[in-house]
Amino acid sequence: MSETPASEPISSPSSTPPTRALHEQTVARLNSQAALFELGFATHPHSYAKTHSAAEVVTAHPTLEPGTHWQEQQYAVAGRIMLMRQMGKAAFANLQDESGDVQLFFSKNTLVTPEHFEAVKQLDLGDVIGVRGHAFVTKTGQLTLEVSEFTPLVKSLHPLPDKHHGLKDIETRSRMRYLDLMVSDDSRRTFVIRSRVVRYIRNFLDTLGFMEVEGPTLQAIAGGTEAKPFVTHHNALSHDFYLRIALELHLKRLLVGGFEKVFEIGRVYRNEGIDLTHNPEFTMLELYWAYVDYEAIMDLVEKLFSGLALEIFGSTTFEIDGKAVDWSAPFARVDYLGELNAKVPDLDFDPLELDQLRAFCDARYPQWKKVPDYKLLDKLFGEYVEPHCINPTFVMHHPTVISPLAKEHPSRAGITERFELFAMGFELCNAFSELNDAVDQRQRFEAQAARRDAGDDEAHPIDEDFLLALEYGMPPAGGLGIGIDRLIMLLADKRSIRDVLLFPLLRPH
RNA sequence: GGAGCGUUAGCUCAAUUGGCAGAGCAGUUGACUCUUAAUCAGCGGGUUGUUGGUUCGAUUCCAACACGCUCCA
Repeated sequence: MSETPASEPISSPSSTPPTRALHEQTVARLNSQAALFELGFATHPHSYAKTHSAAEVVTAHPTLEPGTHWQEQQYAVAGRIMLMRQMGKAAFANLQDESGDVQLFFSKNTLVTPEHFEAVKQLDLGDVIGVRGHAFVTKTGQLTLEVSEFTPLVKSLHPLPDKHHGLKDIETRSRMRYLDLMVSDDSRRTFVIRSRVVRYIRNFLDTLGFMEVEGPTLQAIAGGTEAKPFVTHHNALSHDFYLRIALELHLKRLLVGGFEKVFEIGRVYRNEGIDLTHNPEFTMLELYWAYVDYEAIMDLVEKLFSGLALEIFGSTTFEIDGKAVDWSAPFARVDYLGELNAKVPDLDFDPLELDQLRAFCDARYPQWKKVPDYKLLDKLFGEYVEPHCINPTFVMHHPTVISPLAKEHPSRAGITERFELFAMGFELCNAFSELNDAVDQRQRFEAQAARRDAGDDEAHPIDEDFLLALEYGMPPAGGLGIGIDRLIMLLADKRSIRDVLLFPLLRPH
């Protein structure tokens, strides 16, 4: 079937004079759009019946004997022109679609009409076109689509970033993500990995019988962790609401309700600064599993992460940032205080006394004078242990003082049934046997509320609604939280969270 | 909040002891029927982030501000 250039209903190119000054290169492109219209090509066709992807065309013909033609197999491919090499009566172009690239060959002899050949000269880098033709191998052995006819689908009114250097400025890459995706294979790869990781996790949990749910993002009290929330206002209820900072408290209500395996993958919002590893909105996975403790969660995490490595890298051992990482189970398991005592010079505390710790740190780390007592452990841990966990390592049994929502260890005072997984010096997840003693929970909330009254605006008021649910009895349960963005950073080998978020928060222009 | 670095053409980057602002890509005109970041010849394109100051002269020096990046708190 042959399409004549004018077969689509033709809409005339816009003749409305623009109100703002147009860049020289935009004018040139509007002119070439008008020239295409004069040649009989519609400016914005409604669809294009593509039959194959660029990658399918290339992989369908493994023979690379120069001069080979496959006339019998016709392809219709659509995508964006990324490179173009015109020479008199012939031209080569690289057409890019979601699957990859295919080289196109246009020539005066092989195009169906003289209008088509004239139209080739009006194609610009960045234009989206549909092409029909057959595959052949060039003199230099490259599989190429010989175009017999083509359809301009939409003109790019702006020039593409430099075809060799691409787009380097991280702000522009984030702000104009579509350009970044157009010109950067690496960026496309990152977001494909992101999608595969999330899909893998969903499938994995589905297979284990977990139910995916959705909690509210607008909450009367933002709880579940300590962070400053965003505030918004609901007009009809005439009440301020907070954007959620964690998924936890509503998922636990579902355990009270009788669901036994629930998880949510969703956005949480924290009103805090932006840096290499923080964006005000990011994605968390939280999971709660009734009638098990943290040991079962640890087994689940081990299976999940070694399976993920296999899924993404095809192996449980792979290299990140030049370092070989081994994701085969079982992961190393170390005790929080034991590891701290082993790694921090001169430290030897067990059980832990905050007073002792304060004195220890004041003597050695005067720059931490203003750090609250209960955060000193985290400081030491972040300094001496975390960066050295290259292979995945479970750090277990955190002190109660830094684990307000975890259940205490049955035989070790001041220690909780909790673990974190570290790899590549990164925290990947946090899990524990969940506190389900409503009285204890109330006391911990009251302590937090007291800190809030004392001026700590990361502490939250008592969530009576949640406490009431807990008082009806939440079965013993293990819970898990995973920061999806950081996981993607690790798997895609990206240093900045902005590189794994399609649209990170930016100051409005 | 503090410190350091940065902001030059659509993109990637030069340059100036303070003296006409430069290249490659992209654009445009022309040549070219097997190119690969095509090539060759010609031509356009700049409020050097903003506002002040010093100076005969500022894109360069100074100050403030804006925005960005990095590190620290």
